[in-house]
Amino acid sequence: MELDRVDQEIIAMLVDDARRSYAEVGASVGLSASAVKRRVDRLRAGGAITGFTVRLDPAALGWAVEGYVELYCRNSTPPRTIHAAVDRFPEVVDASTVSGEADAVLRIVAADMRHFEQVLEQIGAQPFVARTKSVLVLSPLLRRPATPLPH
Amino acid sequence: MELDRVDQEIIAMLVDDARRSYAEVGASVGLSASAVKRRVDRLRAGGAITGFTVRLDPAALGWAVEGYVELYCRNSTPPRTIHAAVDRFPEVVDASTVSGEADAVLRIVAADMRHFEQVLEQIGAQPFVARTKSVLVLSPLLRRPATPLPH
DNA sequence: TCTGAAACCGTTCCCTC
DNA sequence: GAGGGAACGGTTTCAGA
Repeated sequence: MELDRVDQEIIAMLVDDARRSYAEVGASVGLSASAVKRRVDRLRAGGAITGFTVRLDPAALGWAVEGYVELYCRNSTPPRTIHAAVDRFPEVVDASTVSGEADAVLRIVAADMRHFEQVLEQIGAQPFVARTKSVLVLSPLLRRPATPLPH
Repeated sequence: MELDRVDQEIIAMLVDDARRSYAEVGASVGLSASAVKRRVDRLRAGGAITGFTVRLDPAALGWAVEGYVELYCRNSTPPRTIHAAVDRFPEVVDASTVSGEADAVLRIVAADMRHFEQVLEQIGAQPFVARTKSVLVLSPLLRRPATPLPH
């Protein structure tokens, strides 16, 4: 997917505020609203833009505890199995299989410590999970809304 | 911040597609467009909604390598120092101070392995960084757009 | 809290470059 | 192939009841 300078400016404006009108974006990048819409449609069709979403503050919604969890699985658990298991928990916000000793890393948000522990227990109780290792987030330093743009 | 059932339905619709019109959201939750807007304004003012953004596919934008990096710092490095250091790198998408042996965990996206290594080197070269330990993402399993809603 | 009206926006089509 | 502009129908926004 090829992005020119104008595409990058459009994306940067929408990263900052996805509800900006095409006219406003166009005024800023030197294009008409319809030209901007055509580019955004193309970026969506090409898969660069996968959607538009709202940014929420976990703390304001009552989610006070965050943590990273390393998953150590029994021999040769396929990624699909891990995905299926963690997908059922809305508290799992992010999950990837990784290199190194652990098989996967999860990011979990929970209402409180008790809740975090319950989720951890349920995930640890999955048959394919040998053990888990978790660290708690003390303070969130940086939470970028989206992937950086090509440079 | 108190959220009733309707607020949660509104947020759920906007998490799914932040560019939905207030009229469409209203039709779905049984409210007029202006009533929906008032609620969204209130949610923004209250800090529950911190903004609207676009979801991008890193791979489609040429970011092929992702990884988690644990930062081990020299004695009593304040969070501010870590923040200031990692904030300069657009490749750092997420950063938190954490409990456990490491002092902070970063998530980094990079164009390729070479690029990842360069960022890692530059971060490791910060005077307050004693060492780093990183794992590479093999496959992203789950990437939830936003915090879950209260249950 | 709702209604209505004016301003504004998304979308499409056609024309030009 | 890409952009501008106009037209229309829907949306946002705000005042007033």
